[in-house]
Amino acid sequence: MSRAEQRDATRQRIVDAAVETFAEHGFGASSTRDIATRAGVTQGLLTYHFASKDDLWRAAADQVFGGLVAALPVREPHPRSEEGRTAVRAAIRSYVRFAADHPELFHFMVDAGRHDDNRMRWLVDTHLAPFFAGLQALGGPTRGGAGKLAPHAYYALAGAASLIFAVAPECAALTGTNPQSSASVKRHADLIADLFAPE
Amino acid sequence: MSRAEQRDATRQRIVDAAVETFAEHGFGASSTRDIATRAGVTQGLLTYHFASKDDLWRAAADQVFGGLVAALPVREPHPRSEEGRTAVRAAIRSYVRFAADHPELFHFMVDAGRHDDNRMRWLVDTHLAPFFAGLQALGGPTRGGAGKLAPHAYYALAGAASLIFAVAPECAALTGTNPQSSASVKRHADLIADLFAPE
DNA sequence: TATTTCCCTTGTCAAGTGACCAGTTAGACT
DNA sequence: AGTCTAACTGGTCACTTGACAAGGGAAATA
Repeated sequence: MSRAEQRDATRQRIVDAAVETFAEHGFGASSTRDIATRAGVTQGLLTYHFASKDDLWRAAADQVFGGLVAALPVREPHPRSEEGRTAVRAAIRSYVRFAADHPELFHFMVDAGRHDDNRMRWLVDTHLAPFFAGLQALGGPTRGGAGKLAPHAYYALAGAASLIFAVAPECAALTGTNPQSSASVKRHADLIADLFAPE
Repeated sequence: MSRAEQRDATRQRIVDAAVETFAEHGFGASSTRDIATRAGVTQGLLTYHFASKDDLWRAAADQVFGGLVAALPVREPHPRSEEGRTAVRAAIRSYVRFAADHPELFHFMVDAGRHDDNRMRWLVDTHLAPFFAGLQALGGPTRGGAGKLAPHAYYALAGAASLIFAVAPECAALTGTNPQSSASVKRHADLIADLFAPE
């Protein structure tokens, strides 16, 4: 393996481990040693590839949000037409599926968004604002509301679609069924689509 | 002030500080020293009143969930009647208002629910399961679905109602408006009620 | 008043934290 | 081949962590 390939592969292993660890425990409760162990490298190597824990966190966030925009290809707006509605429903369903496969997105959002610090500012400026602007340009998943309602609908949708998967262990303990099973994901996607964009 | 009163007042100050700190940073990233400082006491006093950090966390969770059940008085079921629907809408609106006033509830749920450990088990057994059973007995906020759908609807509602307030600093930075303003809370309550229990 | 109780303070402990650094080794250039 | 470069290791640093222990001092009790 060439040196560049080796470097990229190692960095990728570290970032993957960081995504998991940050999502499971949050930024403050994750140690660089735990991340290194999970990635199968030494802690020293971690600080070699990433200048600081914050730097690693940003790389992990890049990976998570990159996966989101890849999973939700930007479409042309279909204002109020019949195909527009089914397109919105399809977009909502793929968002639910992404939330089920990658609850890390939700955890990064909640973990960073709850207090006003550098990480939150960075996440808003770098990922959330562009993504949100793209949603608004698309018309958004609002249900009959005007543009001003969009933020509320956005957070309502994100929460409704993601929470059950973000607390999957709790949901399993509470209800006895694993929400990440394909049948459960499908049922949740149906529910969310019916709620936010009824046929 | 009598000795018992003093004791209770001090414990209450510590629990209040713990609720804030755990909600802001999560369990693992909260230090008992930060909590003690916020409560205006020494760290040693904290370990005197609460045997361990886990013990303090349970006391804080008791306070948060106690506030929830106090804010949502249990009602008689109104199956499918007209008053039943408006009662459900009213319950949803007070839940949204509680989520706006006490985003700690959501943070405790998400922080504990994301991995299968003792705290999650305790939260499910002690608070979530009884609360959820009460909701199901009430008929639940499902929209035309049968009983089997209840878990999905429950998590969808909880997420839709709470997320915007749980990440209020992020929402403010992203959209420029404070979601916890009374006008914003009212608008969100309207949206959630319309989504989950349309008139 | 004398004594006991118990809320509370200060100080300390081992374990863990992120960052850093001198060495080592193997791929890449000349 | 010989030199250089950069990925990687092991170890160390000051600092924070939760828990604990010895003692003070005021309220409760006798």
